[in-house]
Amino acid sequence: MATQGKTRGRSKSEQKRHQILLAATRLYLEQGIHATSMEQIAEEAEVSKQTLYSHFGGKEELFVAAIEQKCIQHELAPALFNDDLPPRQVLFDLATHLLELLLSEDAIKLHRLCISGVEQYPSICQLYWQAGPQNLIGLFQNYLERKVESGQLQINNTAFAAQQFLNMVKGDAYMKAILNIGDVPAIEDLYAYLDDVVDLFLNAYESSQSS
Amino acid sequence: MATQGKTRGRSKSEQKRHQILLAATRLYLEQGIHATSMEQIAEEAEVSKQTLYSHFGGKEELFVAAIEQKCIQHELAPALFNDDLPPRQVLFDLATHLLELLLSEDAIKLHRLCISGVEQYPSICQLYWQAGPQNLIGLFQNYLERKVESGQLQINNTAFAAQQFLNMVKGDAYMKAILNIGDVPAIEDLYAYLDDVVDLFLNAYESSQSS
DNA sequence: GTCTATATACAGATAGAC
DNA sequence: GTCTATCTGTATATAGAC
Repeated sequence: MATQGKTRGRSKSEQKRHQILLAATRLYLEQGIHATSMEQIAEEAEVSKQTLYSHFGGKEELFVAAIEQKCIQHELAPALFNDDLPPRQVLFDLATHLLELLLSEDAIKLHRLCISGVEQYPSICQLYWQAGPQNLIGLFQNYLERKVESGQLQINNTAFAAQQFLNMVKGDAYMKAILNIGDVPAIEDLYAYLDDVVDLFLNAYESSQSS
Repeated sequence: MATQGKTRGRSKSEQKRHQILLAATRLYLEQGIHATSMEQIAEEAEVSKQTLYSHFGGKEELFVAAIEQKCIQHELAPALFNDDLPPRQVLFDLATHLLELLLSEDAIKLHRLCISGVEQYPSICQLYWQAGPQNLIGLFQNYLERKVESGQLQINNTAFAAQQFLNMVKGDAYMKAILNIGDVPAIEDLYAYLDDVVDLFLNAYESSQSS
């Protein structure tokens, strides 16, 4: 009783709050902001509409909370911490992991949703950018700088190089997926493409040595 | 000469249709689909709401008509038809023209709008892709193939090369603009960046000649 | 064809009982 | 805190007069 509501282990209120966030995230990602009503979220979460309002105050706050939670849950680039592997393999691992992530249903719908809300909810775009692209560029740039120091790569402008590699990985497949043009290709079908990307990058930046 | 020739009695209807399309396009681009009501469009176009319905049937049709009209009105790459200039200059002209277009308010808002409507109005994304990116890639690939034939460039996979150059030009500036992150940079501030892009591209694909 | 006025539906948000 | 029932605004779409 002295422990503010958590006398029974987990409070029912927290449980419902979690259900709401889960349902809201799923519906917003699936249908967009305006096509999803508070009533529908309440049904999906199996709570009443009033409970939504007592927990989150209104539709805007609920939307922002749902998207924020979704923005920070992906691991971006585990490959970048294998400093023992040769750069070619690290780059290829990074490329495949990243493209797979980018082409996933969830990531595509999150991207669309953030863009749809850019006018009304600018904060979610900020968060999305920081947690996603900006974070990744930083990690990758750090990696490149380590490889320059160790003499494995020769790069004048690591920020530029990092940006270009990541843009090439995305290629056109990403925008086609965002615009829902054609089928989303399986990652295996993109291996040859990513191989060419790594080649192009290393041709430009690998320390000179005959292949 | 006479004016537009469309201001006579029978074409007053056409005149109003034009006003409606113009107003709708402007408001949709500015505010998005759901934030723009038929009543607002009617006011902006200085016609009654009923006239909207008699011309276009409903909100969906009006929206699609407005966006379609907007998709096909930009000239993408005039630089690509100067076959006499050296590739370096053509590439740089293409890059600056393209980036300037991409970073314009209109293009950014159109992009956002198409993505916002991808679920409900898939046809506008198709149209946007064909009129924009796909069209441009085709034109650029043709250019590259002419330069390969004339021996000025050495490219195995021109589709890949074209795609990569265009992606590099867009860089991160485009997505930052779409997400409304920071200020949209002036094109002049991006010249140095685009110079590096052209360098990287030509280093990879220029016919070998000692410098 | 064009306008004014209205019907219909549904969304977000709130009031009050338990 | 949670639920049922309700209020209020607004949007799409239509009916009917000129």
